[in-house]
Amino acid sequence: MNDMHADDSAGSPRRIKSIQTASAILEAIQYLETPTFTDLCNEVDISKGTVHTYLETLENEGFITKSGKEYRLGVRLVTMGESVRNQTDIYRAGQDEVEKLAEKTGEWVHLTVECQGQEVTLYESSGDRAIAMDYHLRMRESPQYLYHTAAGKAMLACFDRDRVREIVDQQGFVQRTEKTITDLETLFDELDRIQAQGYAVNDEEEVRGMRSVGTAITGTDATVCGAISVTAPTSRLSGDYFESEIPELVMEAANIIEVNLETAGVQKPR
Amino acid sequence: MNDMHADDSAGSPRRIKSIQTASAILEAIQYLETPTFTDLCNEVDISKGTVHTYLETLENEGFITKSGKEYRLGVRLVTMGESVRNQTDIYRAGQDEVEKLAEKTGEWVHLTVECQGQEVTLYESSGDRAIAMDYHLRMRESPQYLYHTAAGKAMLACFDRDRVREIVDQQGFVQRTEKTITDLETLFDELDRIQAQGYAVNDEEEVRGMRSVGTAITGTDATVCGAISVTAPTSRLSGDYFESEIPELVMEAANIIEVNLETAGVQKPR
DNA sequence: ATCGGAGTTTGTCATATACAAACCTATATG
DNA sequence: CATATAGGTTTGTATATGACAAACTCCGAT
Repeated sequence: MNDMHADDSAGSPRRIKSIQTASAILEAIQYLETPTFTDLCNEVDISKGTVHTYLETLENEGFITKSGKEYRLGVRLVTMGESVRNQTDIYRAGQDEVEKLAEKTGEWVHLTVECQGQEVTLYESSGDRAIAMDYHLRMRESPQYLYHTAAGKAMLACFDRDRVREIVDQQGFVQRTEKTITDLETLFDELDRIQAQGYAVNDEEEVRGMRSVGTAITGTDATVCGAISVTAPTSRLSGDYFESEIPELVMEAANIIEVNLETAGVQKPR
Repeated sequence: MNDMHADDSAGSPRRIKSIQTASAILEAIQYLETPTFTDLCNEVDISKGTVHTYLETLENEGFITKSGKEYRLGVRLVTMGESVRNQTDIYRAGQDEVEKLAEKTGEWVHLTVECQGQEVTLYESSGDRAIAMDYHLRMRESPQYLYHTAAGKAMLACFDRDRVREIVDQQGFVQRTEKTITDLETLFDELDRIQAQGYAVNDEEEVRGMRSVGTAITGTDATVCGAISVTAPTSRLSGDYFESEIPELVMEAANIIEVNLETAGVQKPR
């Protein structure tokens, strides 16, 4: 047996290598947007012939489409994604509240969940004052670091600190603005504060000029199901409105979602 | 070499078997909603051990999640699906028009594309009179047969008849109501009529009590990019409104989307 | 006409995969 | 309380499968 089992997993868990490869290719396509065959070969470091076979298979299965020379993710994923959303209790329990909150505040509202140590947006809604930003596209299109956002930090605050350490160790700190949290010490302090006050704020830590207020949505057994947040420009989100009114609204919404989850949700969250 | 190359593909195109298997498992999970390990084993006819390894891998890659004993599709798919949508020109070009049409008519409006001979919903919007129906969930969550819907038939009408025959041969006719088209003859007649009048109707062919009006959205070179449709109960969708007003509105919307596609769309549709 | 880059096909060997069977681990059953 | 049984996981192993390299085709540029 080969001794270069560089697999992170000590010992047993067998994996299907081809799926990992396929996953990497899909990720590359998503990342490169509309790559050509050669783009992909450069990105993934697998022999041309093999990449070809993978693309052929993935296209045949509907995971990708080729238009002309360009590959892109296939619409089968839209269907699957939609299906996931509708099966996710927190989406069903929270959609209405997100819309209401967006209407009340007039700003962007996000409903997110944690997945593999990152934050995934399940649903978003914008009020009439919400500004159009590519930012929101990015939010929806790719997972974010939990410590970058209000909702993310709110979820982290509910986690066991060891788990937080683990997540951060694995991902490292990526600095997005000069206010981004970039060390464990500061993060832990922040999480303590969040835990104490019941909600988290994000003060230009991810995007300059933008603030958010978020709070976790928890299940009966105190497990984190997700989080909800309001995002707006600093000009509009400041003073008492930022420090008390909005947090109040956000926590109220989270609370209602929690109740919805408990009453309707026969099965476990997520 | 083994001579039982039962592969439908004559001769060459090599495929990665593991991806096909993984795809089948994902499909089974989507279909069964929240299957347990054994449910899946029964569904897919692969040895227990192997299924285990696949699930392990798929979970590790974020394609599925295990909550308790239940497997379900993972939120990574939400992100990917969203990414696909936003890269799809017709979605960007058509979203606004769909919303406007929903507002004008007060009913359900769908923006769909063809994928592997089936119809996939890219976006939908409901007006204030639109009835809540599980039907719409199904529309969004899984591909539909093209000959079942107004939008689908509108797209079929633009295809080469050989292609239509091919699609139908492969999928067969599934009867949903007593009005569903169930033979090629009738379908071809219908497609001719659609081609002549510029739009398609669906008169309780998919769901009893529901009618729709749809039309194709085509690119510069007459290629089909997708379709748009309005759906409402027969009670509201009848007479002149059904036969002329709504078709007019639908075709107008399609037209605007086509213009958007041409002006904004630097790259090819889909 | 010729070249070169991009993409596809094929032969081949190492190895990843799928099976079977053994092995755990909870939950039901006598 | 012991035992059975179903649900789930791990392991050894033969063989089908994937990955590479190199040959090949196609198309646009020079």
